Amino acid sequence: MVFQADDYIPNISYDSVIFGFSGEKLKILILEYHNTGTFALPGGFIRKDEDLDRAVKRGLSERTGIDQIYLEQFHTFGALHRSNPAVMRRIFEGQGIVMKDHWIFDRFISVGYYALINYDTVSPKPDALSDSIGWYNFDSLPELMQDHNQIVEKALEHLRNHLDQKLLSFNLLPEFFTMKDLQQVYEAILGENQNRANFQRKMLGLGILERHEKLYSGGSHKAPFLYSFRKVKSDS
Amino acid sequence: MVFQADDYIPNISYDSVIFGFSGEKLKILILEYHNTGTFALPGGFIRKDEDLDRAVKRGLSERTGIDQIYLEQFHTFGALHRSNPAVMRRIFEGQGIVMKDHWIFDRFISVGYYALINYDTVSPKPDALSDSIGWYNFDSLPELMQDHNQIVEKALEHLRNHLDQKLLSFNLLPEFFTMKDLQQVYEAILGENQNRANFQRKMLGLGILERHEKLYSGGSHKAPFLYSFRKVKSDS
DNA sequence: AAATATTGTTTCTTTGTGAAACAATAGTAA
DNA sequence: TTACTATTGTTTCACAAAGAAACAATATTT
Repeated sequence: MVFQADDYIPNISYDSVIFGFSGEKLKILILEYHNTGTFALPGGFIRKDEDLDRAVKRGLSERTGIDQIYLEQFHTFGALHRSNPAVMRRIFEGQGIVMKDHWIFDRFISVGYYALINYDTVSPKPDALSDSIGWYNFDSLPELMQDHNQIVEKALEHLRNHLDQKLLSFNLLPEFFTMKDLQQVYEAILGENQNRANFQRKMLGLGILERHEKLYSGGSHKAPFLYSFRKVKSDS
Repeated sequence: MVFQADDYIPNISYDSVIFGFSGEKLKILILEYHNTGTFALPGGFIRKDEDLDRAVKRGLSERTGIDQIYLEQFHTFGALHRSNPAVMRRIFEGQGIVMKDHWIFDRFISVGYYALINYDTVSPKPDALSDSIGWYNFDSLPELMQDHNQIVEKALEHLRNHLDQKLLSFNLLPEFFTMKDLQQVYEAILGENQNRANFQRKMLGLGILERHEKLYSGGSHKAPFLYSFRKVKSDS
């Protein structure tokens, strides 16, 4: 996996913040690079002959094994010193690759994307550059390379502001879920508790939920309804 | 003004949507290129040794004569065929500059910014590449080059969604203004009428307005108060 | 001095929200 | 079987916010 200079647009990259939800906590997908102890967001480059959006989908699929996810662009990071050639160099050397000059050591302006995926049904796989990929609790992330911690902050901010509008939460849950599941997703993202009765009223009022049989058999109490999201339009 | 390849990051540009308010209508600043009848948003490139944000401020100042404005990044446009080398070529030829190969004819991914400025106190000046710069009503824009019409749409969408949060409107008004002025700005941006009494309540409730003497002497009726925005924090 | 237009405020009604209480029910323990 | 318990779905109540209309104030014109 040595990037050919002719294939990619120089100086532009993307970084992605992949959110998952464990049933209790909000989590983020983080890569660790071989032999360097460097943690990073999954990112990549754009080919000269592909759309930016497509590049992100392709790259993410290559690096994490995850396909068909809803991606949302949220900000482009262009500070002069956000890239650090020394760190990139160490990552490649950690793999035994030594390159003197390479376009990958240049300055990069990076477009940030975030996605929400179902924590339970996805099993991410690390690519050749990385020796591990894993979920980390949002509130106890390791220190990430370059400005990636800031990128995560900004992604969450954007997600919070658009949670209601876009009902992004549907990506974090299995097909069928209870009202409590949904509320826990909201609470994990917003970082604050929601009123149970009002939350239910609001969600049902949106008219986007379909109520199903009570199939859940958890504890010694009344069984909750199961819900699914009403399909409206597919996102390409 | 021939851009040197060594000075600029290739394949990345910015485009800016500069909103103004005439006292009645929402307007946007548009450039027209020499001899080509091509209309475009003010845009530019990023130097290899400057922050993205700074580059936009600098470039905008060079191309329009406008300084010290509040800029907000809203989206990055990266579709494969959004750039059109043929159009760029015509613009340069229209100026008598003929170049066979130039990095400027490459594909560009463009970062979109918008700004809000005071229509009355600003007199934009076109740069060497353009023969005119002018205000156009948002609802009757000419056809713009490449995907610039889409960029404008997206900017307005973003502005509408964030109007209340950031009180961006203060940039569109002179230092002193009436409550009616403020309401008209909101109505122009949101595209719908606001209730007079409630608008006043809401704005005063925000605690960001300072009320001054009634100095206005317009028509045959009660004089309105003048207001100004309470200064909180300056934006670098 | 009356008329008029517009502004600032108040009042009334409707709607939405937060908190608590009530009702229903699937399992558990006696 | 029957009481008990935990949790869910719904309702009620108090209060705040929002929409609409009425009322009061006032600078200018007639």
